[in-house]
Amino acid sequence: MFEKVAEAEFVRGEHEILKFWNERSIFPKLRQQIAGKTPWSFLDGPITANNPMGVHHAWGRTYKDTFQRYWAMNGRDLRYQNGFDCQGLWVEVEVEKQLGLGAKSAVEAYGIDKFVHECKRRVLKYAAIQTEQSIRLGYWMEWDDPGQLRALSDAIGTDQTVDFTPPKRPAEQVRDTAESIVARLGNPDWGGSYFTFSTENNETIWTFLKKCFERGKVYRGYDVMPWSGRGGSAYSQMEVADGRKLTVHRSAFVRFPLVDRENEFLLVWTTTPWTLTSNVAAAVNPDLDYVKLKAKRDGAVYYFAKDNLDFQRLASEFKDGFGREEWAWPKSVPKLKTLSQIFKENGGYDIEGTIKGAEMVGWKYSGPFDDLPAQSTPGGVPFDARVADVTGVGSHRVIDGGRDFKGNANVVAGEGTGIVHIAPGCGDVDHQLGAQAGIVGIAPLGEDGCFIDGFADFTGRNATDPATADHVFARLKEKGLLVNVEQYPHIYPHCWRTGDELVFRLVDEWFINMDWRDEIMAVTDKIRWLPDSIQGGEREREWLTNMRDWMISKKRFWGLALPIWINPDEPTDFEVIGSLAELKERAVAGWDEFEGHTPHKPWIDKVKIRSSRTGAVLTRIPDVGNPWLDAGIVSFSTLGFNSHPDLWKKWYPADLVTECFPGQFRNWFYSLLSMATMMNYDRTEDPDRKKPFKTLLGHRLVMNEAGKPMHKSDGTAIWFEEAAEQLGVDTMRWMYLQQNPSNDLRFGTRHPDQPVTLQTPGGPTDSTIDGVKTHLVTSAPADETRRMVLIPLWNSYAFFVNYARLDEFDPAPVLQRSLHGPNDRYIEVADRPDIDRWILSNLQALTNGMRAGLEDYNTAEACRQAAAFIDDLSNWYIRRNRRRFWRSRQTDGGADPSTCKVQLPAGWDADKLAAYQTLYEVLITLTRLLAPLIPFLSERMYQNLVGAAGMDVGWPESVHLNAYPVADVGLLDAGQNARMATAQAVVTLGHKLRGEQRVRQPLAELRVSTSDAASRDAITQLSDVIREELNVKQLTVCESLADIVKYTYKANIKALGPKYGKLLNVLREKLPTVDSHLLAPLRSGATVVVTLDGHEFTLAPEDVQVGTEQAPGWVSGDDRGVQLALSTALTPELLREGMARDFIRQIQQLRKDASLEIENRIRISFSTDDAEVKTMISEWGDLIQGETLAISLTDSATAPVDAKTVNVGDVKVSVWIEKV
RNA sequence: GGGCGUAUAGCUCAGUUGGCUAGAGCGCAGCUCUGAUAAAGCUGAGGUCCGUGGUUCGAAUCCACGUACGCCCA
Repeated sequence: MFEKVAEAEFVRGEHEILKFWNERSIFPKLRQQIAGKTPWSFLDGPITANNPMGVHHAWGRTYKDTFQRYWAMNGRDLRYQNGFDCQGLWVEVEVEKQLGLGAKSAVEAYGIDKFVHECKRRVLKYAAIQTEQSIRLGYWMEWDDPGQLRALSDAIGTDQTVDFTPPKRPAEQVRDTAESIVARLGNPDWGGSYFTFSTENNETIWTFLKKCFERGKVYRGYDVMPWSGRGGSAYSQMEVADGRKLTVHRSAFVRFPLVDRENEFLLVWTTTPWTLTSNVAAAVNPDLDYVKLKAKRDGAVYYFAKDNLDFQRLASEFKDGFGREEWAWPKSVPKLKTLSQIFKENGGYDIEGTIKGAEMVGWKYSGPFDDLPAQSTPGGVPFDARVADVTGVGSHRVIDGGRDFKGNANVVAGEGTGIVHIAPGCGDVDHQLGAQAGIVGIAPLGEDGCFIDGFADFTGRNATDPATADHVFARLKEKGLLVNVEQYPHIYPHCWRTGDELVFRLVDEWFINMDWRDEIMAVTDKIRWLPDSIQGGEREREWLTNMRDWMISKKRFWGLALPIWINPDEPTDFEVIGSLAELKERAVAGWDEFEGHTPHKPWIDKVKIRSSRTGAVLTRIPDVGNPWLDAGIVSFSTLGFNSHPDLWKKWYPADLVTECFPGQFRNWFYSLLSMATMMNYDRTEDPDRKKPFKTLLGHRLVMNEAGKPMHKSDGTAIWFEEAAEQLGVDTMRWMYLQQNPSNDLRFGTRHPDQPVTLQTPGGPTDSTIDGVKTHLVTSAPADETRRMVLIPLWNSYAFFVNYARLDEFDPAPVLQRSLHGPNDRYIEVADRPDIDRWILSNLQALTNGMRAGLEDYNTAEACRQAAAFIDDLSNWYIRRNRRRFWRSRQTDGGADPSTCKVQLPAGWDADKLAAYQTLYEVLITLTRLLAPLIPFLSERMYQNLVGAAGMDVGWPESVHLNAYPVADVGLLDAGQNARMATAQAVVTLGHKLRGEQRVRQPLAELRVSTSDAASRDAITQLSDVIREELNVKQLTVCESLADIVKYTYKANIKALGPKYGKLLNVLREKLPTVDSHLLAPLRSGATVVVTLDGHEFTLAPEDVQVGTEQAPGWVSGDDRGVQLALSTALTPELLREGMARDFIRQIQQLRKDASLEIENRIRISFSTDDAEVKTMISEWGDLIQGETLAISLTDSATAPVDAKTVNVGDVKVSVWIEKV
């Protein structure tokens, strides 16, 4: 017996289902069911275990869960391994905050070992939180027990032992120190989520780096990088982008005296005065015109780009700001002057001529700070052996600025002077130019961002301190080199952690030479990138084309220990170690101190090896690795490339990777592709065999309802549990799945001023799992999803269950039929009415559509089809067939039981049974079709619909243990679907005609005409449906409506265009004016020849569109080749029938007002003087009583006071009812 | 500065190889139904398809230029 179904209460239902899955171990049972089957390999991109999940994480995780559930239902084996990203600066930053450590030196003082332990602790803590949140999402993975992760987190850094149960071996316990267990988390024997800090992951990166080293790709280089003095670290481009601010600096025009040209100067400009100390050269564009300007005041001659003389500097920024609302031009800063203006204000000038930049190349000049010792140091600062004899002073000359890799000139006119001051120790482009030009570099800053020794009175000064700029200006003024200083606003990078201005500093870093990019591109081409519209393959190729060598080092503490051991006295003497075993073998010192620890700082740094080339003792470089190495190796490390090669072969490559794509083409996707290419280089030449995954599905970002980014800082970011417990997880999942992945998802709105208490599975709470107060979340898209999809589905289910209970419908014959074939209580589909076969045919089409959509990773299409089906089910099938379910057992309205092949339950007729069996079959199939998408709701429906009765005959105990439905092609009837679509179109058109007439009462006749034979058949076959829907007595299919409507004919341009080309315009204008009798044969399928403007046209029926115009007594219309005419004449009989319908409706309203149950019986009384009403009652009394379950219908002279006065037709009648 | 993409109803978005009067959902207005009932259905109003030019019998669609916005790279 089914449980009675009441209101949906989606969220409460989800909690119940979570409990059910847990108590009944449904997921372990699924694992058992698919173990050893053909694999479907999914590779999870590691989520940063540094914060709780927000709703933006749930999008990708919904995809991941949905596809895994789908493939599991198709009997494929899965690994179900989630991943956590654990190492890198993001974690360090949060731990620094937590410990109140401001600078790099503070971490060293605190103790690197303790700091690293804290980082591990934090990762484990958030891994536990994210695990719990993911479980709430319904995300089925081989999760570690969050309680055990917390226990490990607590015990990290202590000697105490911890008991740990590996997820794959629930019967076993591992007892060890936390550090030792944590190092092995996620290994193939234990199962559970992978953690990128695991020893296996780090060691597999060593394997990768070793291969790079073997191919000669690892090198130490110098590069000028954005640097944070307080952070003590270089920043990547990504990090810099996060910290850009509008800043006002003092910029300076400075003159460099030319050697051998008396009183002549190069005019240069800079926004970073401190870099002038390290000036080495000046760059021009050889193709540009330079002006020779003579200042009247002192006769000095200046060279600079001609176009710059009158260039309106930052003119558009002065007006419109710098591209963001908060980046308006600062009010305190005056508009910038042109160079012309500056010279005019200083006594005026004359132009003495123009020369090409090319002529200037090679000119020598005196630098502005040639008195600094660093400027006279041979080989530059730091010393560069390639230019051992050169000094800064000796390098000062004009050089060609050159072009970038795209061929654009580095030096252009515009801002500045067209002569660029080059300080190869202080700027990125400068550094590259310097290397090409063979000049020295002078790098003035130490790790703390202050001038180092060798810079005289600058030494010790901080580069970004305004006093340093003052000092530069004062010194330049003394020397007579300062032309002008101004306030200059620009967008300048800042440290996103401390807010300090960044400087550009020469750093030594480790790189992978990426000159094998072609190999990676070949692999990229073998991958399917989805969705098509974002052209992922193209984006990846573009990145691979433009990227520079991969900087893999970072001067920090928490991360991969780069396995590079170097001779401190001879930097070219270094080696890369490929595994811990190799390290142990090579170790000459420190192994004992390291053993028992993970390969992290500070422990790994103790180990020394001996150079195989020189025999010198090598020390590990102090740097940690780029975190994209950690994430990029997972297609090897997590599949056991080193430890379980057989496993790796089984699961590599992944069938699918799916991730939020902005940024990842140069991050995770890039590292996956390049690492896979390198790892496989000695295995195969075939790029197809190297690829780490077959298909990539990317999706965009989650935004707020207004389409703007949500921020943690202003309280608009929605935490996962806030959305889950207020909107419902199935609702969220549907929102994600139906979204076009190439567009941002406008999710909802968090109201930071409205706190709420959430009802969670663990009880009520007013803060998130991370202690943030919970707030109201609203979402119009979520409301719409519920209203459009989930509620109609629930209502359809509730309708079925609640009537099936009353009728004691037995589901067993249907449940048995699907498992064991025909039985004598099951009506075969072929024996059911058209409309049943129609919905079942649609169901097969849906099954095919859902399969196609999910297999093509197009969930939006699957959702679209499912929603359309639910609409058809609810608003057509059930609405049309309600009466078949209500029909009382005694009333025989359907098939004759005596001719029925099946054994009917007592009091049932075959038609009613067919309806029940049809709707039941649709619903149980739908739960399985939707199970991967909305796992909670589908399980809840399945448990009630299939329930014990189903399990008794062999149905699985969970919807998720079922096979995904396969369409029964025998039930697929495209003709039936098309016929019903035609009938639906006729009904829609008829409704429109009725609506225009404002008639809500039975009408005498509907006439239909169409030249299309299939449509005619459809309308004939489904005439009952159409008549009922349109409330007409008679439906006539006619050859022609010529006697009641006037036809109009228009050219069908699509058909005629190709035939007649330019003559089409003649047809278009003249055809409607042709005598309609001449064209009439077209409507019966004949061809007609007409002559228009002297041209002869042969017209087939498909060349012409037939329309209708109104006639008296009828209303008419047409749509898609079908013409309709609806009689509007009303007879007294029709009017009385209309009155009867009114009467019934009013009684039903009274029943509802009295809160009667569906099965309650009543007595009806009424009072009226109207003769027509009395006649109507005598004609229609039986129907009225039948429809309202009334046992009597009494005309009473006097009405009680509580009688209701209602409109029956135009007449007022008093009515009252009484429950029996 | 360069590359890629987008621009369609008040909002969010479809629109296939060029084809008829350019669609959907939401919102708005009106109506209908009432034994799924705090549901449901129908109808309507609402458009310079970003602009200009071109190709074509015909352009939201193809081409060129421009404008605005987004992303990526400098």
